[in-house]
Amino acid sequence: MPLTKLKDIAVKLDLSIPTVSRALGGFTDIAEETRKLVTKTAREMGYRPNTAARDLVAQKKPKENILILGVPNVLKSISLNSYYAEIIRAFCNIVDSARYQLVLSAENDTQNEFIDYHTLINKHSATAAIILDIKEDDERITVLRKADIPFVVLGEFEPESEREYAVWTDNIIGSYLATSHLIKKGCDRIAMVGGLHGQLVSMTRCRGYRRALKEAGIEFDEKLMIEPEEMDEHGGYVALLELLHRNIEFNGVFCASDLRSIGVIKALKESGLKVPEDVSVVGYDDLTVASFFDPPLTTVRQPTYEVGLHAINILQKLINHEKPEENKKVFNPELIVRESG
Amino acid sequence: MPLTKLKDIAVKLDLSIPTVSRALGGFTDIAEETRKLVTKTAREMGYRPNTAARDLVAQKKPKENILILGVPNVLKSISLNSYYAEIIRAFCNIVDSARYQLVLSAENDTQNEFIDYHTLINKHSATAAIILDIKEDDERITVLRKADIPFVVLGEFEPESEREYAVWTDNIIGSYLATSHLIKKGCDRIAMVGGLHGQLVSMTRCRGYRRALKEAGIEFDEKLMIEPEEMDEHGGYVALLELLHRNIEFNGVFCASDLRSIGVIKALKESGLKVPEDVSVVGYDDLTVASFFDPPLTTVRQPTYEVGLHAINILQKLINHEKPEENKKVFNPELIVRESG
DNA sequence: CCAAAAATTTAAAACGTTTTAGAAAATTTA
DNA sequence: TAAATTTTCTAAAACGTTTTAAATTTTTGG
Repeated sequence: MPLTKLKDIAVKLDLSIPTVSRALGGFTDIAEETRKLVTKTAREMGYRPNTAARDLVAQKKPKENILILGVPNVLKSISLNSYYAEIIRAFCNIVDSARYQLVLSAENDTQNEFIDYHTLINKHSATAAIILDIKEDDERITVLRKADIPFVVLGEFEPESEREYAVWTDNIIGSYLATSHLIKKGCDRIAMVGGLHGQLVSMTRCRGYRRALKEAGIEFDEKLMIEPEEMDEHGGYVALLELLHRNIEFNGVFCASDLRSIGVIKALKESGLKVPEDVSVVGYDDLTVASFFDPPLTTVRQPTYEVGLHAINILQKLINHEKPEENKKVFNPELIVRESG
Repeated sequence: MPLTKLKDIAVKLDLSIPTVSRALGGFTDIAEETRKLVTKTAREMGYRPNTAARDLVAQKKPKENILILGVPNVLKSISLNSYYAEIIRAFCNIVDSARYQLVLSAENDTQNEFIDYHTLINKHSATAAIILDIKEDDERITVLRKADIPFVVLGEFEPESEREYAVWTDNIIGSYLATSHLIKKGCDRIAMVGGLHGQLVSMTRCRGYRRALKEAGIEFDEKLMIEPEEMDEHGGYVALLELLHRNIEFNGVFCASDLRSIGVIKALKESGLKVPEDVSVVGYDDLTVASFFDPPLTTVRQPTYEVGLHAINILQKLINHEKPEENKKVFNPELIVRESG
């Protein structure tokens, strides 16, 4: 069952190919009668235009309208972390309105990510790329630079040319705010349940935590630091059990995400400890569920919407071949005080 | 800055176009020396193949490898509902492994969805489509049928040809299980916090609820039925306040999703009612957070993984031009009893 | 009824790549 | 050294569409 093409329709109706093409394209130099006949026949024969041929002749700098959104294990991140969900949702809007096509790269951060990303980029010839979840010496950057595709990093990153952009929320300030708040509340033995080991965000958040401690004259204690292997509620739960197991005193916990807070609080309750009376807990992200939890979570909110909006502005300018003003924009997080800490 | 093409490289190196093409393609009939020279020059000149031309000659039945995943307001759904997240994550794997391209359609369910979906389908000439969140007389079905693209509906749907498939989890059984459980626990005044008005799922879940009531000889009371406008925690919260406002007696609540349960429980607690002592609550979905909540949520779990796997099997067969066995597969949900009800 | 104008149609070229079949050059063999 | 073989390269055709410029047909006006 070979696909119907213009020629088939042309032969059948004893017309020329261009006539068929123009009839379907709605050009005015085609007799109304012909046009109707052609469209009818095209439908009957199940004609669908060959986009490759069309794009080729249109000299479309291959797929002018593609945006690549790269998150290692995209959807895992989405379902676990509403921060990404917010950002991505914002992108969906631009895609929607401007008829762009958003290609999600289901990158695998395990092995040869480089190969995959390379193929991806070359296969799609994207207009621009968006990178979430940046790592140190991220290979995606190398690929994009080589392919000369402009990109926006949503995370801590130093742009090195005018084709490179970065937008993020200061993580040192965020974790500093959280930790300082615990200290102000009277906590002097503050544990930190961090993010995944090796991630840039985790490292930065740890720095803010240590800065706050230092400023308050509290010594950093290695034993109060835990980096769980899972990034969800269970990770937090297990982390707290491990902390209890270490048999070390603490009266505050700073978690690098609300999901972990939720697990931590469950573990505390189960151990007979009261939140915030015995142990204060502060999280990060301000998930929707945070205010519905018991106790409602004190947490750090990032201006997700603004970050997304800014990134989108940059992208839109890139697409329209205008020049975005700033290559780098850093937003400030905000402490949301509720009852958990 | 016109894009570099094979010809440019050929001219520069005084070679023929096919030689350059084959050198880059890694064919063995090209001298090693030539190959190196060509690849080096190509890199230097920033050559990127024109996919349109390539696909055209490859006679790729336009974009053989595209899967369209349509969810009205995709990412909204994703962030709010981990059921979709699970399903979509499963798709990401197939995409990953088979080098398919997943195009997310950011459909807008407001106005002219038909137009949008039509454009989408024709623009991409997809191999297959996946439809989540089916509505009655869903126009996407019409479009897909016309374009003769095979599709898999993840939801209650009757396939009408061998190009149509459906996989879902029985919602009547699920809500029946939930409601019966509440009845067994001694509840005789059971409220239902439903889904969005008009959605197929909501209607079916309501039917299961009513069936359980009827079987137990409890009369259905219109006043115990609430359909909140928001589909998140806040929707549940508001719904329960409304229920209290109606000043009507109740000792159990069945929620069409865990998110709503969470909001409902918060509102109950704030009103001084104890869960489950005063009011039992049962939700739906078994979100990860459900077991971490206080009290841990009794809920209905759908075999998300199996549903996704089944859909993927169908897709894979469609792609390989094999014939999937069944056109329709219905899974059974399971009641997870925890402490909220 | 003819010339001019308008409406409709079409032939040919182009888009950038890959493939096929064979030519040219280099190497080996007799 | 000529023939045979192998290696390396290329000319030409093809993929399905759109565009341009021109050809054909129809209509209009005198």
